[in-house]
Amino acid sequence: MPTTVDHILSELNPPQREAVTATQGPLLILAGPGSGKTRVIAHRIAYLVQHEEVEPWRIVAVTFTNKAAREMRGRVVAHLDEQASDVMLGTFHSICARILRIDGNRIGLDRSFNIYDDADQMALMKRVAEALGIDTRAIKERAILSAISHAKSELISPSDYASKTHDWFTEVIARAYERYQQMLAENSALDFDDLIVKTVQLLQDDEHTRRKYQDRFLHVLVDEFQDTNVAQYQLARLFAAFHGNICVVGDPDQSIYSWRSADIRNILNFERDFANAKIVLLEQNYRSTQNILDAAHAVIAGNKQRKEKSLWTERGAGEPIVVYEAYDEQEEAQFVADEVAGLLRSGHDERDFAVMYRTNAQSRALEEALIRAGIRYQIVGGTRFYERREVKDVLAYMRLAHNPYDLVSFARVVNVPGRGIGDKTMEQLELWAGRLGLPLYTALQILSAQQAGDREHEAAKLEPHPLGTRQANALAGFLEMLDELIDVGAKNNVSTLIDGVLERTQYRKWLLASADDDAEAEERWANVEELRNVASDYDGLAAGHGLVSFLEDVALISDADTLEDADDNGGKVTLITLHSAKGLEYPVVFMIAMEEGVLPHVRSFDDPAQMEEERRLAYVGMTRAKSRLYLLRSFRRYGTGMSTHNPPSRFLRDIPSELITAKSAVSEAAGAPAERTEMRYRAAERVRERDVSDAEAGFFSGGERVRHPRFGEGIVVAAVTKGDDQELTIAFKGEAGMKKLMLSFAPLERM
DNA sequence: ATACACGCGCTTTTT
DNA sequence: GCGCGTGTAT
Repeated sequence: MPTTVDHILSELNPPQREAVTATQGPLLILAGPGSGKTRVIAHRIAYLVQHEEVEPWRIVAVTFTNKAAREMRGRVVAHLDEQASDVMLGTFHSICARILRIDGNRIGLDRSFNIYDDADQMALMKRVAEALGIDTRAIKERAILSAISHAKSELISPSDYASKTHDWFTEVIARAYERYQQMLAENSALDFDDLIVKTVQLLQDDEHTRRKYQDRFLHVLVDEFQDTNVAQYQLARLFAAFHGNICVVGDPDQSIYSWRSADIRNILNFERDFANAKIVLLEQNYRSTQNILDAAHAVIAGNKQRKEKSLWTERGAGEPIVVYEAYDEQEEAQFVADEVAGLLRSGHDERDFAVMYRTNAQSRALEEALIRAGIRYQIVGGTRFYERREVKDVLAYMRLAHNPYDLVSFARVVNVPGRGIGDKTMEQLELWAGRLGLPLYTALQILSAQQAGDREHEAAKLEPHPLGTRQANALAGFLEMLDELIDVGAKNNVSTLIDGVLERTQYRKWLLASADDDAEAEERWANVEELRNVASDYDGLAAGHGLVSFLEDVALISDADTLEDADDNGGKVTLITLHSAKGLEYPVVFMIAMEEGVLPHVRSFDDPAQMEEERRLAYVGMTRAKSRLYLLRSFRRYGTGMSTHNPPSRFLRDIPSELITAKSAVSEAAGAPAERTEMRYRAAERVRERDVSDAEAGFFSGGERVRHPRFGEGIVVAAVTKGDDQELTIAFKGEAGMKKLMLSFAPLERM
């Protein structure tokens, strides 16, 4: 039921109300965590439509993820019912893709461009490097792509870049950048950054299109503005240039994407570019307890480059923050599982919990512990469905059906399932196509005609293909199938196309045969079926159009989008990176590995600016918590093979002790003093000859009590088996403190 | 052309 | 502890 204007405004506090009703001219909303930013945007849209009678289609609102866009749409629907669907709402990337499909032809783009994801870009860059003779041992494809992405996000074109090279590295990049763009164009493909860059270019170069959108967009809203890059900001300005009603919402303290070229200066530039900009501060927090806010503030206050903004809440102090020191990451995960189990018994639901970490790899120990405890969980990101081999294969066929010039997709599936078209065949085919100056797909058609022996066909006049009959026939067969699929894709719905692909390629048979075991086969086929399931959602759309939408959505899906809504995930604990957690909230939050080297990450140690970003990351994590916040660290952590001991994160030290309840598995178990020394014990002589069998040595395990002739009584904190040896970390009572011992030469005795 | 086995290097965060 | 690329055998 649509709400009234009075109703819209009555739900807001005074600054929020101002943020909603200041509709004319530029507006910068600085919104702290939990300050009702999303609701302000939704209310603003509703207010524009209901109070100012703005037609919904003249409003464009940009969010950071598709999930955020969906949520936003949901809220707008609550106010406006079906009118909400006319608001242009999406991520920068999805909005740009939509614009380019419609108007990209005006700058020479093929309407049926494919969108290249990370893996596709890598595949293409490999080709670029090979063509240019770049030694990818010296400069990795990743590094080249990253440099190019950086350039694109600052709207630096290949020729701009080439004119500013200053060393060997940038010269290589310049050549690679130019060729890369050329090859993308030949494949009718755009990468993520191109979606933005080309849209900016379209609006700048083509007056007709510029007028069309600038006239249309009466109101422009940008969420998570602190995480936009220069190109995105430029785009937002272009959108708003005619009517001048641009509203950006952000929080400099939550800027955590500078590595993706997000430019925190955009906020400062906004005030400069729009001198008359109104600024509204949202400081009342509706999410967290005062303890959590105070702790988070103590952490973020450590940053020098920031504007002071202090959050307050009407909620009470709440529970103290729990800081826990675990033995090792297993025990750390176990602690999380135990706490969750305990809180579940006292009335919490699984969906109330999130466990956050710095790197994806850290989810593993947590998963194991949660499985052991029988607690249901969902992982955001990590092993991504759309990166599975079988899913990418089927998608590649669909992408080819949409755009047969897509060489990356072509190369992926030309011999999957195997049809006798190997690397050598492809190489000769590509060389020949190159000599003819034709795209591979066109060359293939020539080859097919030549193979059919049609002397009248113009193909007969061109250089004959260099391939043997066997290979040529295999290729002609592939082309025939591809053309059928193109036809199926153009005339039918998406699931019919998938069925066509699976049927014609006998993909199931091949997939099942190629799996190592039954379980893998089953899982892989289930993934294919799931893909078909997802695709069938697009069956209602007109033929061809469904395929475009499907491929586009799949390409632009983000990690955060895979998060199931808390309301209907059937109760699961969420495991999520700190980055993906931005914008979310949970009653109970665990942040693990609060250690020097992890958070803050080692790679930020030598750069003060990056260190400030690590601090913001900690801030983002902490402010996700509504009622309970746990900060964990582990005495020992396994890195690449070796185990390490990390000192507690500097961010922990910044939190006033009166806000904290501290617990330690290590000192409690050992009864050791809080101050511990760590030293490595080395035997003068290593007795390899002695056969240390498991039975004889009696390998130790965590928790066992032991005695050492010199250090006395202790408890095994961690035990790592290394071949015949076992490395033990033992907390000794009293003065001796914490020691690491190698079992094979450490004279230990069980107690 | 395919299948398998071994070794190397690497691991921040993602639209 | 992992995927990827290379090398070798069939």
